[in-house]
Amino acid sequence: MDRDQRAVARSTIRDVSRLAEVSIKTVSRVINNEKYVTQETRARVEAAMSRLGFQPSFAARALAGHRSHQIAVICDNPNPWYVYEVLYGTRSRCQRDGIRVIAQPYDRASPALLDDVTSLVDQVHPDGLVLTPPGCDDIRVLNELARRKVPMVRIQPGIFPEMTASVQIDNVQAAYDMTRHLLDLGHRRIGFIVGDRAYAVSEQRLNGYMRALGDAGQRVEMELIQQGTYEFGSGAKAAEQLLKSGEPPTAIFASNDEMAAGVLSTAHRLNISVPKQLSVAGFDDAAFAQLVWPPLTSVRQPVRLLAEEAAGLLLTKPGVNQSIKIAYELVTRESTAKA
Amino acid sequence: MDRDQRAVARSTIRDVSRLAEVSIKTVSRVINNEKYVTQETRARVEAAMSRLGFQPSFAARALAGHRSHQIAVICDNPNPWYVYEVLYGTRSRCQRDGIRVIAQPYDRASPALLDDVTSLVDQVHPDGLVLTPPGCDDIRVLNELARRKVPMVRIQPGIFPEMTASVQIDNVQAAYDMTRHLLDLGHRRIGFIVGDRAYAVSEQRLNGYMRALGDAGQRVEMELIQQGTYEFGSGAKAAEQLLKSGEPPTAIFASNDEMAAGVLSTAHRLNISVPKQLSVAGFDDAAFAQLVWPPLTSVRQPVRLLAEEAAGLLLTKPGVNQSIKIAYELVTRESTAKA
DNA sequence: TAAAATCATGACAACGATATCATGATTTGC
DNA sequence: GCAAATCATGATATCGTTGTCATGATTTTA
Repeated sequence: MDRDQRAVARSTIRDVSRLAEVSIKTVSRVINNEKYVTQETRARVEAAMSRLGFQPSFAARALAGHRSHQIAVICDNPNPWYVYEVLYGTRSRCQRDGIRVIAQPYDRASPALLDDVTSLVDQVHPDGLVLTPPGCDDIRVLNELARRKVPMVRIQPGIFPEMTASVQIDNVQAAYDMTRHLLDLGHRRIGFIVGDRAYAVSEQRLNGYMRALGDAGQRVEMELIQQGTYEFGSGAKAAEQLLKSGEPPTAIFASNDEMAAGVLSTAHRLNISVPKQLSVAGFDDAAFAQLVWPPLTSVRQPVRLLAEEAAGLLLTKPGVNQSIKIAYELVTRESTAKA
Repeated sequence: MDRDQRAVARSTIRDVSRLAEVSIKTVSRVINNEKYVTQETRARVEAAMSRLGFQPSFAARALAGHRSHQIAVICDNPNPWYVYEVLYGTRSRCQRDGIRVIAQPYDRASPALLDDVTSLVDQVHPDGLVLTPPGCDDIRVLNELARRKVPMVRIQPGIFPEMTASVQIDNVQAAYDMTRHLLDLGHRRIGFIVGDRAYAVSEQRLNGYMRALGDAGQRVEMELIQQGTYEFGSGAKAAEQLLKSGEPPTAIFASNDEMAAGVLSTAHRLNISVPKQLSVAGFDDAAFAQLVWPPLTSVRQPVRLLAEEAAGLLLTKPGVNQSIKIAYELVTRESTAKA
């Protein structure tokens, strides 16, 4: 409470070294947790640091060393929940190591993406990059970054899986499981709404759906498959197509929760009761999956965990192109029921 | 496209100065758009910069100058949409000026908030800070930041409005208008769900509700006012209290959209038709207000714009404690109708 | 037209850390 | 018991910019 009111000028490593009566290099060793410092010296330096309220300057460390102690998250995803989870996950893992997170939000498919990402890298020299779809599948971006040799981890990459480290869930299997779930409930005509083809996961989820039908000895009927954009409106429209057709499905599986919400709204509008007359399933288990009526059955994609693991790879094994698979979870709620 | 493949080592201001045959100081002048550089010299330097693909190092600029060219957004709000909008708004305004955005996500009410914010400021020395509720009303944080003389702008501050620059909407008037809207539709018993009292806007919205009733010559009945937490579940529970009481309301106004969604779910569960038997209104107009059924009538809080203005203040008038008021908008959708 | 003001540029120190290399003390290996 | 390895520390150069101040050229002012 009675902190020094004049303490506006911050203290530097030199002040610490004077107070602790050691060289600045030794202080630097303590800051960076290097070995070759005796217990006693370390304690003296730490005492001096905390007495002075010393905080090392990121700018100076970045300039002198070869690390910036910052990692950047390139997020061009239109889904607020997704971006939020990626950010919190990354940050939570980085906090332990004293690494800062730079968020670089983009409008998806902005033509400036390439230039922005490269200038970010050239200006800030981040220690690593976390990339999310759809930007993580932009080959020009990947090439430029590879040329600069920045360690990067992609979340749910769609192309060239070996090109970088990555963290992902098995989208094919997840969609397979959800379809299987609907089949087990007795549904035979199951509609499917495909997501935006710019995202690699869209194909994967479609594949899972088709395989599950195949394994169950069912024919894949093309009129049961509608193209969407991952947006609410596209889900509503697709549902209308499906439900107004001659032989409407008794269940609809949308490739994400927003489109599933669209399906729900169409059902309401057409006075079709969910889940009595129609089962609806989504994908992602975004926060709002529980806010709609009825609460959505969905596949929980643990985005925060994916981001934490991505950051972990960046911090512990920079440059190693390892791939981690994370478990998903099928969450059944009230939007699906027996046929 | 035939970029130099060996260009792994980045070029520095010195390389540019050699190529353009000027001093490094002159290059620096061009980078920073200072005057006292002839058109001709400037052109030569710019040509050299682009030929070399030169990007100034943030670390070196921050170390040598008194600006870091970075601003930090302190976001400890639990609402993904809100954080997303703040981030995009801030970034979009900063991009023009070549300023980077550091996102510092926190768990709300984390005890580490104070230490984290101060160490961020001491380590990174951001040119400014954007603060959002509820963190922006933490007096310890405000004091520490003021002591460090960091320019800051608060979005929707609740306490000490004169202490920093700020950007906000008129929450009292907005809630007043929404209540008025419900009154105009013929509703006489209007329930209200208060938000978490840790947020200053909660009181303001309650005030608006009460004033509108008062101005309409109505008594404020305490049993029509329920306490919520801004979370979905609290809205659902509050709605149950209201609807199962002896004399249930014909309309419910929730202090945010999540709680309004909770009201909708309770209505569905109790088989009360919205808006026929019950009108429901929310606040924020978050993205998912349109994803629920029926789509929510709400007050559009232009968060992205608020953030853009906040960043604008930081960049154009750092240190000036100006306060900007932004217009809100009442958005009527299908969740409200005549009594 | 001389003095003052403004313009255009450059030399060099400084910012606050880390990297390299040197040095002497202590421990280890045979 | 002596060379070699390891440990603990420090002196000093360095990272790539901006800030300060100096200098001469050009324009404005009285």
